[in-house]
Amino acid sequence: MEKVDVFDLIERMTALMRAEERRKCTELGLQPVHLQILDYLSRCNRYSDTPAALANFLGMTRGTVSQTLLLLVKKGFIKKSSDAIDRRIVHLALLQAGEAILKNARSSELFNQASLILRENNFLNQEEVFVKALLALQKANKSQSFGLCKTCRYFTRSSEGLMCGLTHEPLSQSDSEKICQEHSVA
Amino acid sequence: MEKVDVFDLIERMTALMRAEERRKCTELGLQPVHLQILDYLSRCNRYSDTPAALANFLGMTRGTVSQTLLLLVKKGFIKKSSDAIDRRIVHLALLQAGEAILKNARSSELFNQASLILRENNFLNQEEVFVKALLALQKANKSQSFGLCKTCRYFTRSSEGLMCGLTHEPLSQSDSEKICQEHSVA
DNA sequence: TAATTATGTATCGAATCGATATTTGTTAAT
DNA sequence: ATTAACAAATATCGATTCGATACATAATTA
Repeated sequence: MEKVDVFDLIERMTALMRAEERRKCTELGLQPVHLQILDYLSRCNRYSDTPAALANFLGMTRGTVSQTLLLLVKKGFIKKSSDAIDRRIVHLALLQAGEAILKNARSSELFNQASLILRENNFLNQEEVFVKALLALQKANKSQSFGLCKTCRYFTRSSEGLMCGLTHEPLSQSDSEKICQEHSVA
Repeated sequence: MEKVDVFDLIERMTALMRAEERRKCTELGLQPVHLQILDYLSRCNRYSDTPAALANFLGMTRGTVSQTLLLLVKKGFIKKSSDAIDRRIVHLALLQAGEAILKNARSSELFNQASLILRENNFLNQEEVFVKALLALQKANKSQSFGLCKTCRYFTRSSEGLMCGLTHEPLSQSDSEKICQEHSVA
């Protein structure tokens, strides 16, 4: 078994997701944080739908969150209402427009496709599950997969060593373990 | 087997990691993108260390990336050098200061600890591996875990239904499947 | 009343996009 | 060969928006 750090793989998936998210946000004219907030509000319970909780969740300052919330209110994505008992507390809730945006942004197909791909398999050890999940994400991501060189379809091993089938250049062991922009999943 | 979407779990892990990253960046006086760039440069091969590849990887415009790179150069984290053959192309490389920052930022203990926790276990099905990985992350994250209500140590099932052991309030099925800021891992 | 908690506000530097410009490379035609 | 035309990689500029800091306000608690 090769030594693979599971959380290293998760980091790689995260990077793919971040890029996807940024692209989607640019389309919609939003910031990644905005989607993250809408997503959080759609998933959190009644003890956790406050600005302070959001700030903790996002790792941002309260002031910043406060401003971002103003924007989202102005855009009609969320609404505020003050707590009946403790009137310092503000409860946040998604409005229809917010849910619509979120739904639009979520169904990027990326995950749906990746899920399908992943479901087709059955594996034994932990690492492999994550490896396959990452591959599934890369495969579902039409644009570019940015995978490890040695997992690329053009990567070849011969008696003379490692080689890139695109550039026909020899590769070192270290080369083959790095991220390549030309990476292509079989 | 409960129906769990693996990529849903990955999204949740991503959220935890993002928050961690943001906090770390605020400490270091950097933006998340800066760390992402340094990280990418530490992992990419010689075909992929260009501004354009970075822009694709990050899902940002070339203009933005260009400016961010200027900043990182000014701070002494990276250097540029033009390609010997095609002089339109710029190659980016980490400098010592950049590697130092990266190393500092990476060793947040979060992953190391989570890895340890995860390694203690052995599981059978796919979903469970991801569930455990998420739990490991939440456990390693000292601040707040933001987990699902029903995975919280204070969550209880009795003959009268579901209940939160902190607030002593009854919970609906839907409540128990939402994120809670008070979530605490056993 | 003092201390604490939850949130809002004002300011200012910094990051972002989008468009345009610059440099280098490639192609095709003369 | 030479030149022109197009394409590719990156840089620059201006308008806009974001986000952190520091301070202010209001409600709650001890």
